[in-house]
Amino acid sequence: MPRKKNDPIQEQFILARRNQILDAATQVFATKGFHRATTREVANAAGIAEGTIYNYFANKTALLLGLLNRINETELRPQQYEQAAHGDIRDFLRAHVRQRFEVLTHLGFEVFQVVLSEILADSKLRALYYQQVIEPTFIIAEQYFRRWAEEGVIRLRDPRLAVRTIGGMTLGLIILRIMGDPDLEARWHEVPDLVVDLLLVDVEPVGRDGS
Amino acid sequence: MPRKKNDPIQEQFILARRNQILDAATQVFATKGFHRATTREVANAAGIAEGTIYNYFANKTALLLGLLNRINETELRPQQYEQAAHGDIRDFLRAHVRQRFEVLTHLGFEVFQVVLSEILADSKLRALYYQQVIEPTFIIAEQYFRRWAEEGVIRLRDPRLAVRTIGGMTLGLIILRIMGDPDLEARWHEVPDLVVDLLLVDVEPVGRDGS
Amino acid sequence: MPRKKNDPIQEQFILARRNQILDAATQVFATKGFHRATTREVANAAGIAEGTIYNYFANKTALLLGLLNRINETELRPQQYEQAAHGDIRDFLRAHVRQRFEVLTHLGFEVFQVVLSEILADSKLRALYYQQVIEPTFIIAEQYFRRWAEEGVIRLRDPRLAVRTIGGMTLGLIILRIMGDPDLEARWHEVPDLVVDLLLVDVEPVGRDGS
Amino acid sequence: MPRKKNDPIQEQFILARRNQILDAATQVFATKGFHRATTREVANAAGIAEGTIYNYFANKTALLLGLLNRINETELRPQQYEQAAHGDIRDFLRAHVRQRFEVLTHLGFEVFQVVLSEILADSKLRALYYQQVIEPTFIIAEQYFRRWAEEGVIRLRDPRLAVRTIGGMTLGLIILRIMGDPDLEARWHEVPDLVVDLLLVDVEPVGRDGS
DNA sequence: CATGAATGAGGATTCATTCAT
DNA sequence: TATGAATGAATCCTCATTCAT
Repeated sequence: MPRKKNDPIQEQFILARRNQILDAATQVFATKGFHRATTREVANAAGIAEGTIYNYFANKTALLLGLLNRINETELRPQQYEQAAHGDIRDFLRAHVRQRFEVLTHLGFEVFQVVLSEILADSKLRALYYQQVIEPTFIIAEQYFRRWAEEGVIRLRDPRLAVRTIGGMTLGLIILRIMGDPDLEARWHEVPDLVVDLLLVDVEPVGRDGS
Repeated sequence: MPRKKNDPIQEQFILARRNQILDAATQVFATKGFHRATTREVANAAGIAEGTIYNYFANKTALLLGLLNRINETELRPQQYEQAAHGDIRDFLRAHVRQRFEVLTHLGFEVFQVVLSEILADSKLRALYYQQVIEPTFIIAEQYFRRWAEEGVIRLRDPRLAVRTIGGMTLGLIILRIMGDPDLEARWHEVPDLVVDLLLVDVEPVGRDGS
Repeated sequence: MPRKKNDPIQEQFILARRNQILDAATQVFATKGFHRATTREVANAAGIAEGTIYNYFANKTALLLGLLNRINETELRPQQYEQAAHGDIRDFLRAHVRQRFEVLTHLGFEVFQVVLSEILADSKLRALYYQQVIEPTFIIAEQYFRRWAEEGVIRLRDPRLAVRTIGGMTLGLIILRIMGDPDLEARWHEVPDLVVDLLLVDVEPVGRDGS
Repeated sequence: MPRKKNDPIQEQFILARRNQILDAATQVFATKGFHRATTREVANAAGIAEGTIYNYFANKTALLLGLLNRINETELRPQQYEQAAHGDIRDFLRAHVRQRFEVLTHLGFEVFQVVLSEILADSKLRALYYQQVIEPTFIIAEQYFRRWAEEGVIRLRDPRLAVRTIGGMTLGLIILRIMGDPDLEARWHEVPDLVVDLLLVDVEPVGRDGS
C-alpha cells in the first residue's frame, strides 16, 4: 500500500490505479461471475501483475466492496430537488429519473450485475447494500413524496409502499435488461418515462382529472 | 444412479430423495451462497453422505439446475385464464396474481435468492432462465393482454413494454424483500393487489372513467 | 462367499461365475487399464451387479490375482519334455514353442497386457509373478538345457543367460505386438519358429556343422 | 506458469525445476506405481509444495509425458553410424549397442518401469510411444540393415522381423531385469555383447564361415 | 446368493495470498 | 512499488466397499 501521505500527485496515481483495477474487475466479474473469476484474470485484464492488486486492495472481496462504493458515490450524489416546487412536477420527475438512468448507463449494467449477484449470495453484503444504498434512497424519496403531498401537489395514499414499488420496478427492469430481454434493450430510452408515468398515476397528481 | 426402470415405487423414492437433497441445498445455498457452500454442508443438511448427492445429481451445478427446474415446473404450471371473459377483469387478475404470489411464497424466497444470484453471475444460466421461464411467461401474458384489448375489455397502449414493466416490478419487489426490506416483509400480503392496481391503471380498462 | 462345502454342482457354478467375472475384468482392464477401470464397469461387462463381484473376490486387487493365477495354471501346466531325447531336438523345440504360443493366443494378449502393466507398477506383484511364473519356468528350462548338454545333444555355453535371453525375447515380442506393431501382428504365426531358430543357433546343437 | 519470454536464465531455471520435479516423480512412481502415487508424495520428494507442480505441469498425466519425452530425447539422439563401413561390423555394433545400454543405465530403469507400465495400461500412450520411439528406431535400424546387406557386409534374410526380434529381445531383457532377475542384474554388463552376438548370428555376416 | 443404494476416505486440482527480489 | 513464483488450504468428485433387502 502506498505510504507517502498527502502527496496529491501520489494520491491521484493511486486513485487512477485503483480505478484501473476496478474497471478490469468489473469486466471480468461480469463475464465469469465473481467466484469463477480469478485474481489472475483480473490482473491480466488490468495489464498488471497479480501481486499488484494486493497493493491496492486487501483481498478479492475488497474489489467487490470497491465496486459497491462506486455505486454508492454515484447513486447518492446529492440531487437538486429544490426546483421541485416550481414548474410542472411531471416534467421535474421525468428529468430526474432520466438522469438517474443516465447515471446507470454511465456506470454500466455490468457493475450492477456483479454487485447484485453477490448481494443476493451474501447476507452481510446484502445488509450493507440495503443500509448504504437502498434505504437512504427510499428515505429521501419518501421525504419528497410526503412534502409534495403536504404541499398538495400530489394526492398520495401510501408513500412507503409507493416508493418501494417504484424502486422495485426500476430494479426489476434493470435485471430483466441484464438478463438480455431484447425489447428492453432496444427501447431502453423509453423506459424512464414509462416508469414516471406509472409512478405519477400511482401517486395521482392533484388536478389530473380534478377541477 | 439408480437404474431399475419403470418401477413406480422406485421412481417415487428417487424423486423424494432428490427433493430431500434440493431442500437441503436451498437452505445451505441461501445461507452461504452457492459458491461458498460446500457439498459436504449440503450433505450434512440433508442428513446423507457426500457421495450420495452424486447418485442423484451429476455435480454441484446440477443442484442449481434442479432448483431452477423446480421453479420452472411451479411457475409454468398452466393457469386457468379461461374465466377471464366472465366476471370483472380486475377481480380475475387479482385472483391470478395472488395465486402466483402464493406459489412464490410456497416455493420460498430462498430458491429465488439462490437462483437469481447465480443467474446474474452466469451467462449460460442467464440465457437458460430467460428462455425457459421469463420469455414464455411474457409471451403468454402478452397474448392475454392482446386478446383482452381486441375484446375491448381494456385499452392497451403497448403490450410489450407493459408486460415487461409488470414483470420487472414483481421481480424487483421480490428482490427488495429478499434484501430484507422490513416494510415489504410486514405488508407482503398487500403487494399482489398493489401490483394489480398499477397494472390495471396502466392498461386502462375501458369504461374506467368512461360511461 | 459360498458356504455349502463339497457340493460339486455348487463348485462348478461358482467356478463358472468366477470365470465370467474374470473374463469381463480382462476386457475392461485391457481397455481402460486396471486403475482407470471401475468395479462398476466390470460388473456391467459381466452382466451382474457390483456387489456380486465381492461374493467371489475379496477386492479389486483379487481380480488381478485371479488373472495372474489363470496365467499360472496355463503356463505351468506340466509339459511333456520326455520325448526330448527321441527325435530331432529342433523339431521338438519347434513343437514346444509353438504350443506355448498357442496357449498365449488362447489366453489372449489382453491378460498379459493387464498383468504385465500392474507387475511393472507394483513391486509386490512383481516379486509374486517372478517367483510363481518366471523363475519356475527358467529353472525347468535350465534343467532341460543342462540335460541336453550333458547328453551331448547341444553344445551350451551359458544356460543361465541363454534361458533369460530366450525368455526376454519372447516377452519382448509379445509386448511389441501388444503395442500394436503391424508386422508382428500380421506375421505372428512365423514368430515361434523364428524364436526357435535363434534359440538353436545360440545353443549350437552339436553336429550342426559337426562331422 | 512462468511467463517472461526469452530470458535464457529464466529458461534455465524453469528447465531445472521441471527436471527436479520429474526426478522426484520417477522415484515415487517407480516405488508405488503411477496411480497409487499421490501428487503430494511427488511434491514431498521434490521438496516443494503440491501446487508448485502445477506451475510446471498441467496435470499428473503431464508428468508421465514428461518422462516419456525424456526417453524420447535420449533414445533418439542421432547416433554416429557413419563409421559403420570402416572396421569390423561386429565391433561397431558392439560399441553401438553398448552405448545404448549405457544410455539406458544412465536414464535409469525406473523411468522405463514407470513408462512401460502406463504404456501397457493406456492405449493412447501406447500409440504415442510406438509412433514416437519404437517405430522411428525400427525404421532407422532397418535402413542400416538393408544398406549393410546391399553392401554385402551381411547376409540378411528378413530385416523386418529381424529388427523386431532384436528390439523385442532388448525390451524383454530390460523387463526381466526390472522384475528383479538376480542373474541379469549381476551380469548386466555382459548383456549387450550377448545381444549383439545373437543379432549377428541372425543376420549372418557374409564370410563368417564363408570362402 | 444377488442386488445396488449408501457410504466416506482419498486425491487431484484450483487459486487467493504472500514475499523475496 | 511492481512482480510472479511459491504456497497449501480447501473442495469437488470418484469409486471401492458394505450391507440391508
